[in-house]
Amino acid sequence: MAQREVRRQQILDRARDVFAKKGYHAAKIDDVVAAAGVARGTFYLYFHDKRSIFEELVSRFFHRIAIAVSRIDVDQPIAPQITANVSAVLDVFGSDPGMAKIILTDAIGLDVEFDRRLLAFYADIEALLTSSLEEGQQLGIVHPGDKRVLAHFLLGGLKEVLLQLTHAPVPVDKAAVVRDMYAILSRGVLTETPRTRSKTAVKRKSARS
Amino acid sequence: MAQREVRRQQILDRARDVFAKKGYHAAKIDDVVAAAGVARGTFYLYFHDKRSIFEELVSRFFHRIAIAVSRIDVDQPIAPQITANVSAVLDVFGSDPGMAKIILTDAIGLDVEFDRRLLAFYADIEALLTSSLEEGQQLGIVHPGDKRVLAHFLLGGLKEVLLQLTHAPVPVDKAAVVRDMYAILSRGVLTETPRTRSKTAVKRKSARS
Amino acid sequence: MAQREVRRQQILDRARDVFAKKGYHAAKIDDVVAAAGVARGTFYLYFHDKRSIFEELVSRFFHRIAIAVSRIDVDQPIAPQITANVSAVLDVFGSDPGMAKIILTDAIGLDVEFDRRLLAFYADIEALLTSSLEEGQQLGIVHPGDKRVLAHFLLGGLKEVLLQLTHAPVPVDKAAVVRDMYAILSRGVLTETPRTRSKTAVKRKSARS
Amino acid sequence: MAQREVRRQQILDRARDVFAKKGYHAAKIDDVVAAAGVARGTFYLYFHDKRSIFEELVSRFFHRIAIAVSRIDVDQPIAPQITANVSAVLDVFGSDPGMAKIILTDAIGLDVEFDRRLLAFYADIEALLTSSLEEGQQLGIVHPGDKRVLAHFLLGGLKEVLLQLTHAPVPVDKAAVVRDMYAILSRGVLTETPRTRSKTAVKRKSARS
DNA sequence: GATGAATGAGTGTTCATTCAT
DNA sequence: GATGAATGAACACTCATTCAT
Repeated sequence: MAQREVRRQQILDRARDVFAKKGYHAAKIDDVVAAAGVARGTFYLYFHDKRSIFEELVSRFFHRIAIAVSRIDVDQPIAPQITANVSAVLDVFGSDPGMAKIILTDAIGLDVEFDRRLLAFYADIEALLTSSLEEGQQLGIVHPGDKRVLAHFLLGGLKEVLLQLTHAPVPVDKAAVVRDMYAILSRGVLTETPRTRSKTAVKRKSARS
Repeated sequence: MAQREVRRQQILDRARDVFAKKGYHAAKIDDVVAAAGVARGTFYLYFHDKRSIFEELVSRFFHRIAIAVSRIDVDQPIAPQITANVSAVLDVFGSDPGMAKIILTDAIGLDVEFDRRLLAFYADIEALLTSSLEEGQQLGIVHPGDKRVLAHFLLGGLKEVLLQLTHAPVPVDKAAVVRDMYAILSRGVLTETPRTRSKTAVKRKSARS
Repeated sequence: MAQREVRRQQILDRARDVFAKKGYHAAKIDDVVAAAGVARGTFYLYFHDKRSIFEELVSRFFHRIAIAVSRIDVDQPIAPQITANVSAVLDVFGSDPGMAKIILTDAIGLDVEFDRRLLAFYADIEALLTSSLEEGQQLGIVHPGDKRVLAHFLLGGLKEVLLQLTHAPVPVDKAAVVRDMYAILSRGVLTETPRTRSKTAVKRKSARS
Repeated sequence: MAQREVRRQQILDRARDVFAKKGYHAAKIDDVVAAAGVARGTFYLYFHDKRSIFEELVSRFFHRIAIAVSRIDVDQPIAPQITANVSAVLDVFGSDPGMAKIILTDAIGLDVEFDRRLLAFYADIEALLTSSLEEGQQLGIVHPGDKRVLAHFLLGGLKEVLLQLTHAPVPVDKAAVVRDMYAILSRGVLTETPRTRSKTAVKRKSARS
């Protein structure tokens, strides 16, 4: 049986709770094993050390995000794709508030190596976003401007909203949040005429290739 | 003479460097006193403990930001005020990249009490922003929508851009960054007709009061 | 069937390899069971604990040495008996370099109880040697002197040479080593006239007393 | 004041006692600090880690031995030089029975790196001895034979006698021990005609060069 | 005031041994 | 018997803080 995986997951889950509650440094291995209801040594049967379980939590969560979002297809209407993605990300964060808190507050500052990986992940997302924006600019559906500044601004805005949502004492109307964010995004970076977009896009696209 | 203050400032400055370079947890008191060129015990003559010097650094920096920004006067043209404020914040962060790094990456996750204060500060800023946005909405110069979501989004976007600017290996064109951010902001949250704003504003304002 | 004994021996053999390679403390039970290809728990089915398997290895090896050497018969020519014994000991050590290494480097310093036993074994050998030397002195074929110092010196010399032989990167000419050691021994402790030994011995003895 | 050195020495001395009594592995830092009457942390103010204090003890002791022995001058009478050296080594060991026990029983098997250094030290001594023996053989005052075997044998014999002396419950007549060892040595490796040695030596020496 | 030696609670990790399956 | 997951005592080492000089 996949007993091993069950145990592993149990420890991961409890560790997530502890990390979320106390933060990486204040979370002690003792807290984790107490929460998981296992002996100290058992922890080390499943994870190499404290940092590695934290890393695993983080990378698993990032993976969930990565598979939740779809690449924007510029030949299809943009708006629903963006809102769907934002909504999906909100769902992932909402489904695991513990990890959300960890990712958004604790994830930086552990050690140089870990930070490097984390920043690399964000850099990937940002690169994705940047290239999408660039494509959008070439298609004329995104306002001009430094695409990296745009990308950072959007990413930062999203992260902060996610953080506040996660911390929110009362449940929030997710759909309204998505709508509001999209409104800023749409007015802020997209040009006025999305209607004629798809045709033009096809043309330009074939022209480019 | 304010010898005491000089010494204190010297330690603060070096501590900032150390915190910026290593992060709060990896920064040891030893590193700080070594950098400051004082004895271990001397540190405790000026600061109660490690956390308190960090807190002081953070709150001083927040203070600098607070005095750098001016409240938006809706009777005056909005755009230059916003860009001036954003520019001022960029200047403050740019003038002290060490503190910028600390604020933007390390400041959360130390301990519950510290986090509370920090979040309170951000909450203040956010409240300011929220009330400005609300006022703007009432004046019809800000698009409708949940003003807290707006506030978080804008704040988050600003923070992320600041972080990237601080980390940027190459110097960036600050004016261009301000322009790009203002463009998003202006198109994203402001309505189309800022021209007629001031009069209407006066009217509505007087109507309200 | 002696299945049990086969298994036991298999573990013993692999444990010896591991102890020889890593030394007692650095050798982990995990290493031993991995080398033996059995489960952790199985080890404890055959041996009470880590120390006891080590003890068994050591005492078995000592036993092999003990049965390899013959007591010196002073009524027979001495030289070939000594060289035969030295050669036999060299053979035993040579046949099991792993145990040789263990005995000669690791065997002391584990814990008080183990050390006591080990020292007791060496004390036995030394007593044997001492009594042989004493007999030899009485027969006049061994130079006078403190027989315990003699015994220790010879034993220590032998041990060191064995150690070096075991560690030697290149194969050594065992016969030559035996010859060289015997030469020192013979010249160093035996008197000049082994041929006429028994008679002369009696004479000298009466002369001395 | 050399307060620091005093403290350091105090810890070294107590550590030596503890290592001698319990052996390296059974000796805990707690035992050392308890014996030294200092706090746990104080230990680490003076020594980098457990191994390094052990290393320092060992290398200091080796240094004491190294400066206690004089190189044999073949143009001078050999016997007194050898006995003086043996006697000096006996004195060093006798003056510090704790270190003697450590060196002679514990020093091997800690870790690969430490063993390497230790064996290198012994290799140096052995090289010294080997070259002395070779010189002696060329001068005709040392019997032929593999000089490394000779060297190991002598060294091993000496080590064992030292160990037994150190462990001896009753005080021993050091002079007698030296005499007995020299007797074996002299008869065992030196040729019969030390009388004509010095002249011949000078001649052969000049002849060689 | 300044110093830096001393402190000791705290923590991650190891590993011999046990025991339910 | 065999297994290997679980255990938890033990230990080296860290570092913020104190205090005698």
